[in-house]
Amino acid sequence: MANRNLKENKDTEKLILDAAREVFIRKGFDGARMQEIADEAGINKALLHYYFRSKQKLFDTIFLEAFKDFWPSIESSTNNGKGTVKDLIKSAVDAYMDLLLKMPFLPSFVVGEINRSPERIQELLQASGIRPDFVLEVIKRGIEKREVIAIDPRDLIINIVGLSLFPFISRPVLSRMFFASEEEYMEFLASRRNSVYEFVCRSVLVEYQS
Amino acid sequence: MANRNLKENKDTEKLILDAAREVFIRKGFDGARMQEIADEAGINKALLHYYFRSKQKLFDTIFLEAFKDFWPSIESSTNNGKGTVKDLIKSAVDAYMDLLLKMPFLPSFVVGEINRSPERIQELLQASGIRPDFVLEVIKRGIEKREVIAIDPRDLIINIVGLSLFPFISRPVLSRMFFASEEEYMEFLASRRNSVYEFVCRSVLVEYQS
DNA sequence: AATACATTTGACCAAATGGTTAAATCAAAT
DNA sequence: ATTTGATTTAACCATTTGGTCAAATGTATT
Repeated sequence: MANRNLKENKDTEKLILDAAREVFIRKGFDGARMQEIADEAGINKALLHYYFRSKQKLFDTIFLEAFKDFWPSIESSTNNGKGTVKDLIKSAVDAYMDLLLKMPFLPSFVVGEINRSPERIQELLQASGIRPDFVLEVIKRGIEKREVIAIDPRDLIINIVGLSLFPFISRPVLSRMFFASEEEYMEFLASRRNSVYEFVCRSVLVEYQS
Repeated sequence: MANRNLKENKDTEKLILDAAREVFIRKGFDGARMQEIADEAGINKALLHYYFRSKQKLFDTIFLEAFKDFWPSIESSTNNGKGTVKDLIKSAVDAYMDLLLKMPFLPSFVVGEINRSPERIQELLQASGIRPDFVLEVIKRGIEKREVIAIDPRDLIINIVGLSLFPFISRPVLSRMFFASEEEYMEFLASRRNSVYEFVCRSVLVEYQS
């Protein structure tokens, strides 16, 4: 029985999720309208409630998915704790650039919604399975090995992530403040793949110091 | 006639603005309710519309004010283009720290709302009178004087601002990811006044290089 | 063909929300 | 005391919005 049903089922569900992602990311939870999601998916509004019981449930699905997208990239770049910090920096910056050039509005969406209901972060961190310990460990070993200067590992991570994310989070302002067009700004963002990498290396790698 | 009226007038207006700022910053435009603002101000809802004709008008007032708060601090730290880049870095980081320790939710509010309606940035930049040229000029001269390594001035500015703002923008996530309590995170943020300063100096100042 | 089951839809509802209005209140000027 | 003008309020309105439901439409199994 289920063969055709299952296929159609998946199709419709994906249709809804794609539409919901689009609308939620653009407008946020409060700004998003179930009707708009239905229109975007080309289906009836009641069908949304058939697949996902409420706006909140639908949103949660989208949001967890978006949240998960953030960290794994950097996680996988630690080579199970064996790699150098230099490699870690390169992999992390690259991973974020790859991710964000594809999904430029992911950061401001996630940040904005987390700020809207910060009480749910605990469960989110748990549900997403994010574990920053690996990265912290790599940095600690790098410091012991004198590859990296003495620095709070948390500072270093936050700096790397911040330098990567911030130009995307503040894209609308920055592009108009410092650039002639969106295209020019996109070029600039792409060039930061190297400039951020070097900026960080110069600051924390022993081999770059006197 | 106007003496008492004027005073009451100003009082009520300030009451409304304070309440509106509170609610808008916490919930954003879409999430904010006129009723909640009225309650927070301890007045009637219709009075909001008497002072500010619409939700949009009230919001615009709050938002322009918030937007203005962002840049002037760094502007004034350039000493009319005479100072060193080293001083600029210190002043900028300090200025942002001072601002953000007082108003931690300003960045995510501004960033979120700008993202909601990016088409209005042009007029915002104009209305706020923000002019980044001063800062760019100081950096350019710093490069000519061999105080600073060869770097795109826009990269440097964006890095400084990003390193300062990002930990506040992502505060809810970062504090739970890397710290045991909010208090511990606040201490960490305060300590970044120095660590960010040094992080940047090591990376771009010639005197810190080999 | 008939049954059983999941899927889809149009019509509808109750609550919330931004906004309006006419009346009431109040302080100052005459 | 009365008038005048701004300020404040309670009651109300139109619209929007998330959500429901019974009926309709498939689709596979018997």
